Amino acid sequence: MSQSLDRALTLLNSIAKDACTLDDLADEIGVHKSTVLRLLRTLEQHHFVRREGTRYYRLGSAMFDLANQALDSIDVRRSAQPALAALNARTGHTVHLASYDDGEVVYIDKYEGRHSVRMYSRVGKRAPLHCTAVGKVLVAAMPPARREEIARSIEYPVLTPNTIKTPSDFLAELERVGRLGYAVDNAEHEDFIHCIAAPVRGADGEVLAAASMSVPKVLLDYEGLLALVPDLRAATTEASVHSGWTENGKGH
Amino acid sequence: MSQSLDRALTLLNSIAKDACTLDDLADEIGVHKSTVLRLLRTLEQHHFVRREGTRYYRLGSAMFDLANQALDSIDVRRSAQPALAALNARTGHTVHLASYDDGEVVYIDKYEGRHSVRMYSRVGKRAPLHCTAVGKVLVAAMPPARREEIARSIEYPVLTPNTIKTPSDFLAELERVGRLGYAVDNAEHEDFIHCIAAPVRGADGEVLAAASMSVPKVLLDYEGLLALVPDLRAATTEASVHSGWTENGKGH
DNA sequence: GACCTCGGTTGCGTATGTTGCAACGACTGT
DNA sequence: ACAGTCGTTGCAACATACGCAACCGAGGTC
Repeated sequence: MSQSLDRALTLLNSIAKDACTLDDLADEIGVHKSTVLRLLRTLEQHHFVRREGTRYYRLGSAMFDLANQALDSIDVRRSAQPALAALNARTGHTVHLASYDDGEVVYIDKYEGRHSVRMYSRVGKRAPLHCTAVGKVLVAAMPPARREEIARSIEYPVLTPNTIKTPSDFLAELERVGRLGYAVDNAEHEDFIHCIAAPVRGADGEVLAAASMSVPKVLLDYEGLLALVPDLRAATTEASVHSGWTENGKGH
Repeated sequence: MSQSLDRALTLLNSIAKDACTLDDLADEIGVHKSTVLRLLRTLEQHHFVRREGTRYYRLGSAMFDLANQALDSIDVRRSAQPALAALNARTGHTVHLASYDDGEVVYIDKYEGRHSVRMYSRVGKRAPLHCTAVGKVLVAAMPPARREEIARSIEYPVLTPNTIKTPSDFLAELERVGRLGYAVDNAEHEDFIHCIAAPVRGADGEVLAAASMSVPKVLLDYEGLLALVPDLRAATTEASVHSGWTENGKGH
């Protein structure tokens, strides 16, 4: 809609990939370098971009500031924190908190596991719905009509041999997740990792977010993973309580 | 330089303050609401902004993503982490890591203290140079000419009775800091808190950042604060070593 | 149920802001 | 000294983003 803004935002992504020279950036977004220069200057004034010497650009501090401000304003993140941190400390596995946004999953918090296998995820990163445990939980919590709409509209990129490939399979899986109250990602997203996820609920029983635990397959087989479900659910229940949820139906 | 971009970035700040209505935002940056709408749409496409229902706007996930990507790329943050986390755990006081940017201090990491008094600081937030211990350390590390240039060019807002008010006082203080190897903020920034800070150095002995410890005055008097200096310096030395610094002059 | 207000959305013509170009200057390495 | 990068500036042409005013749609009030 707004050309220069559009270009500037694209620019930020290019800069994030690696600190670049002016012409590289110009090439990447397909405009003249003088245009890039002007955009960068404006971004710099607002501290969205920082120049490192001449010849290098990096993301600036306004980014951190706004982002942290925004993260602080996500209430579930704060209210779920103690329970998830404890879960992470107790099990040593990587714990994620995620929410639904525009046909994808967004990670809003992450507690790094103790084992050396690091996952390719990060707070703010997005992931598909159909191949993540958190995605399944979040969509399963929606009314049937919306589920189907989403199942129909999203893409089904095949990331591993186990990835769900069709809307109908996805819907069937969602039904199962809704029934069980938790979801499994059996190496459907990353080859060597499987996950379990469960919902975090708010005062009216609505699902605010999903929390997951990710475990490398070499560390724990499928049985072992499922054995962690009660542990995870204890944590999500605690997180739900901190978010205003009450056991027996509607709160208040 | 670029009007629409400039407006859009200002807009982000307004949104960060609190999720607003269209007209509020329009008023705030002084343009027609249809203009705001178009900017918001572009920001939304890039996930910089999220709509909550209709009628509410919040910062979006692209922000978190880019910010975390950027934070990860700040090497000193990562390499200083273990030492600072340990310092924080050992003493229970709030620990900050900060660097110099454009006439101000920018916090690039924070370890929350255990006592209930919370500081008004956040990763990404900026603070003045003349009334923070980290600011003094960072400027003191610069060559004399640059020190004076900075001392001359910055403002000296008076935030507490103890705040340094003039360039010459600031320069004298910097000289002292350079000599001692650490800096003190004796309630010059916030009335009830005093801090000590020391530099974190890289392979060539250059100062990469400054680490500080902040303590409420009710918890520890001035003497008690100074008694923590060795502890802080042990941590910054450890952080420096992890950043490539070697005891005897030039590294490698 | 009609009226009103408030917030969001759209189409349009215009002027303004943004763009690409080409030339310049600073710096590097050969 | 020269060629090669890379960043920076002024200018003229044009596309773009702007403000306006009118149109919806939802909630609230009488």
